[in-house]
Amino acid sequence: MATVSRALRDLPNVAPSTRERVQRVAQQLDYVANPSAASLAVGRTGSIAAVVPMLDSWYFAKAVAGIEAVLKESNFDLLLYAVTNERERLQFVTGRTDWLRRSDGLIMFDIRLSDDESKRLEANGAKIVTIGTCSPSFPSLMLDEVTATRAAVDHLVAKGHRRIGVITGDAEDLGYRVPILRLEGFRQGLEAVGIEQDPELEIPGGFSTEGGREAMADLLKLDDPPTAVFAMSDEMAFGALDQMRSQGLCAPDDIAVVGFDDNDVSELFGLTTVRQDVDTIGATAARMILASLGNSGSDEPERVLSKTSLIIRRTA
Amino acid sequence: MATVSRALRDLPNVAPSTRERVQRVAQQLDYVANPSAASLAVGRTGSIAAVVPMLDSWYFAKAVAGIEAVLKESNFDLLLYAVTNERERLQFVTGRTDWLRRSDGLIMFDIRLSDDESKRLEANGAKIVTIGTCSPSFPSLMLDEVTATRAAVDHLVAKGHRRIGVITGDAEDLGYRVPILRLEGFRQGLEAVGIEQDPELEIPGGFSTEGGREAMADLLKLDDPPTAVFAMSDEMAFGALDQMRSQGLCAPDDIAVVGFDDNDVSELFGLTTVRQDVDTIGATAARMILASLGNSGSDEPERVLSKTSLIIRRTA
DNA sequence: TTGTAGGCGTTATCAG
DNA sequence: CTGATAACGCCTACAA
Repeated sequence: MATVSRALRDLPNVAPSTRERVQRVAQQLDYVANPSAASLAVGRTGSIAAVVPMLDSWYFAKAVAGIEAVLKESNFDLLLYAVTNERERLQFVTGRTDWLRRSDGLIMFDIRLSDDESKRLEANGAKIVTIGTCSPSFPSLMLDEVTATRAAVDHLVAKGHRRIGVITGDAEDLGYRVPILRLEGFRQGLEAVGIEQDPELEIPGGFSTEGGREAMADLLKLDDPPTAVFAMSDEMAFGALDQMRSQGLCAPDDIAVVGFDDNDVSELFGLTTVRQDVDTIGATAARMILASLGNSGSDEPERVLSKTSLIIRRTA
Repeated sequence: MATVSRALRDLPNVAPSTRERVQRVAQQLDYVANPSAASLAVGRTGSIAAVVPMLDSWYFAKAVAGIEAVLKESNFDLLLYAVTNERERLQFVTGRTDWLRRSDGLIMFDIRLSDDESKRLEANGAKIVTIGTCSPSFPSLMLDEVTATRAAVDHLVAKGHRRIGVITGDAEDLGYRVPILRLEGFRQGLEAVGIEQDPELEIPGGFSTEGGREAMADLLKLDDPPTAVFAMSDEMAFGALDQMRSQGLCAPDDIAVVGFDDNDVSELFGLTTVRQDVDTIGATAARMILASLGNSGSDEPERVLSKTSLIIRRTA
């Protein structure tokens, strides 16, 4: 048995002839080692988990694709979880923490983690890389959301807009960091030029096209609608633009629109937007988690900042 | 040990007081059963795998989201694999068939499976549901791709188009069924009205926006460009439209465009397209695989057909 | 270079 | 209702 195990895993100390024979027979029998048994024996699973707040959005699909590509190179499998509301978040973080033993490491996208929860997980041996949020215990990969958003707002302000709406994240406040930080950037941008923020102009859009559509509809119903709108994702911006179109309005003439992401189709819409480098974000996160498997994790967790840039097109 | 095991899994034959004590202590210790050990013991893993040809496309992101949602209800985890070329396909199907023991079942999207390979996998105890393709051994969920595509082509023909281009799947022929079937529907549509198909008008677009852009550019360079174009996905249609726009052309006046999918933003583009019910496809597949875990699989594999419909908007 | 034995953490069986 | 005990299939010493 030991020899077979070694032969199959290309370990040394096996006679070439034996190795060849073993591999041939294994092939004939379609033999594949049972990963559960192997995990049990070695204490590693050979898979990495990723948690996202939603799967069907351009950003997360792209990011997960980047992760998968890197993991494949290292022969790691990918476990995917979606945590879409607070109940699921709690369940994931403090309840059925199955993933803790099912995977060797976790990539956590923009999901809130209190310091307590962080410590708890760390104590239980969790290896985590957070994206969008940061935790005291784990390495993280972030954007400077506030600055990125300010670029968008400053641009609108420079164009002379004083009454600016914002289409935010989800309706129920899940405490996701990213929308919160973007909102902060938005508010800062207004404050900087002495514009008083009007709560009426902050409408949730759930990060979906449909949500963006509805949010813009609400904005247009206002007695004093905004002359410009910042949407926290391009997908919501698309929805907003569609709503405008269906009411015969046009960007930027009637209302200027700025998005966030630089989606594949944003160029087609001529959407002015804040570009983030999604392609590399997933890959980088995957490399970070793989790297963190090696070291003990006792050193100061790494902080990586990904770049953003304002892409000015036609809608603002 | 046995009692603890029973208590934690809510099995009968445990005194209420004992159960409560066990659960309390488990909670205090952050104890979570090791899934590898459990898998080894019971022979089931509690996870389902999904393989897709690409992750960063609207269709697959949506479909995977649907799968995840259903699996979560049944406490199954999701393993995600991408198989993007023939090398990876072979590796996945005949090489490192790790997933076979790592998961209890596999949902396979539009990935070729020869009859031999099917039999082989079946013999090795694989539980599979195929989407987009069908295999003699496994249940499958499909569209009537040919008919769906014909609807698009017939529409263009009815509008008087005689010279129709098509933006197909990938350049390297991976043998993926869906693009092949759609191409067949396309050709049938032309034949039906006696139009001779011109190979020059069949350009690969790799199912990406960028690919669609390039494909349309090629089409426009032709001595005798088409007056209408059918793209096998909305994303490619978006790219095509963008290319037209950048050359000052407009749909449908200069070239009519029809897509396939009915993407979230297609309405905004006014894209005429073949709608498929992506939302339910993933969920249905997940239910099918879960159902197939129960029965022996000896009976005739189930065939489910999902509906499509032509949505006529402005581009054609 | 090969083979033997113990253990990884569960679950299931069976005796108390 | 509870507690021993033998799998589950593999890996890692260590012995041959």
